[in-house]
Amino acid sequence: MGDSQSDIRTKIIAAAQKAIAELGVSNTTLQVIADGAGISKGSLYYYFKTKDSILYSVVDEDFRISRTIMQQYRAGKLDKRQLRAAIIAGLKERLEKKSENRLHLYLAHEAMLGNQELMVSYQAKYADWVKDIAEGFSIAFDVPNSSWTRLLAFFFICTMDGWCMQDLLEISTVPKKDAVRIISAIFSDEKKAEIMKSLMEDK
Amino acid sequence: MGDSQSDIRTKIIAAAQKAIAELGVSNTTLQVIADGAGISKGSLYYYFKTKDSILYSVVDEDFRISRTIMQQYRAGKLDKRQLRAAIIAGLKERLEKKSENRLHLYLAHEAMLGNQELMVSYQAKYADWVKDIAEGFSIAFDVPNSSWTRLLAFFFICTMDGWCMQDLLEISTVPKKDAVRIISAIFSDEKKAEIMKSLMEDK
DNA sequence: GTCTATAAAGGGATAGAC
DNA sequence: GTCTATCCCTTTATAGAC
Repeated sequence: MGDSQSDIRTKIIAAAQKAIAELGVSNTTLQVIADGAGISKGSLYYYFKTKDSILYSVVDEDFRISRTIMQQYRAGKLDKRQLRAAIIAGLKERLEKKSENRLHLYLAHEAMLGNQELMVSYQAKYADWVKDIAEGFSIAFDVPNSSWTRLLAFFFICTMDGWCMQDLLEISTVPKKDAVRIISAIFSDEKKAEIMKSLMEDK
Repeated sequence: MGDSQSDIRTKIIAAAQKAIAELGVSNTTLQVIADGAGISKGSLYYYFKTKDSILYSVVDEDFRISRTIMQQYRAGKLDKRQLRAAIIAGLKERLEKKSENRLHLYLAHEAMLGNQELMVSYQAKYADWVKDIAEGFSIAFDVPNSSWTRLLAFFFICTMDGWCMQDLLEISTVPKKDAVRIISAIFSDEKKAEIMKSLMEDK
């Protein structure tokens, strides 16, 4: 395993990630991070120049880890039918990862507050997502990958982000199971898939 | 007009609202609020006991003001056709009100961070929204108001929240106009409305 | 009622001993 | 490399003059 140098860096980033997911960016102090990493506040400055540089490392790590379903598909690990199932499974999985959703929203919040560097990172990330998901829809619904699949992908992402938000606010106006079932149906039920197809093909 | 007592209270709340929409909750200091209201920091404490009590007043005011389209419909000010048009117009309008969307997201963020009182407010607010929008869909698409219209309303709200988020992050992976056009089509185009209807009616 | 002055606490960042 | 001590700044909140 790597030298202890980068080992501690990793610990710091992990501690920061955990703290941000729990407390938000602005409530995550250097003291909290240091405690979480098991070192002193002063030692943090041996590994990172500023608090912001820790934040950026957390974002980089967060983006690096996320492996998309489409990457698996392109790697030939999934056929078309498995892809459709994987989309639904991926959706369910994401809703369950509360801590990751928190982190995502809190970092996005920080970007919205005027952090240009973060904002640019997110713009690139969302562009990737739309591209990937549009490709997935094109295959799953057997329609050409056009501006329509991109639009559907955009709405899909919006829905997921808003859903996560309500989930974190512990809003349960509708049963989560029912909502998942609808999405499931659209992707796995042939009849509903046909309807979606007609919505997309129809000018 | 009311006495100057509540007049200044109103000024403080307005200043706080503006500051929060621009800077977020945690960057909105008492100094910023006092400056915005044209009084001194010390005077704030004559009107509000704590910083949090100002925050709660901002939320109350924010929720009090929002008039829904359905309230107009119920008051007999809109017929069914106007309602459908009003839904689209309302959607466009909301996307344009960046400052209000900021405020909404920033306050929601504050609630997520563990502010129970705020969270309960939001839960009630979202429950109202789902109820209203489901009723609107039931009328607009001419289907019974059931758990399906509630689910559609839920997804609609999720989409709008996620859309607003991307808007504030200045993410433009798809042209905003195209996205609005799709929603428009679903509500105003008879053929697409039929498709939506079949999606909802079909078990 | 409104202000200024100030207390009390906590944040990021640095210096320097070890 | 890691720590403690400390600096400097900002924040909320209070005290007390006017």
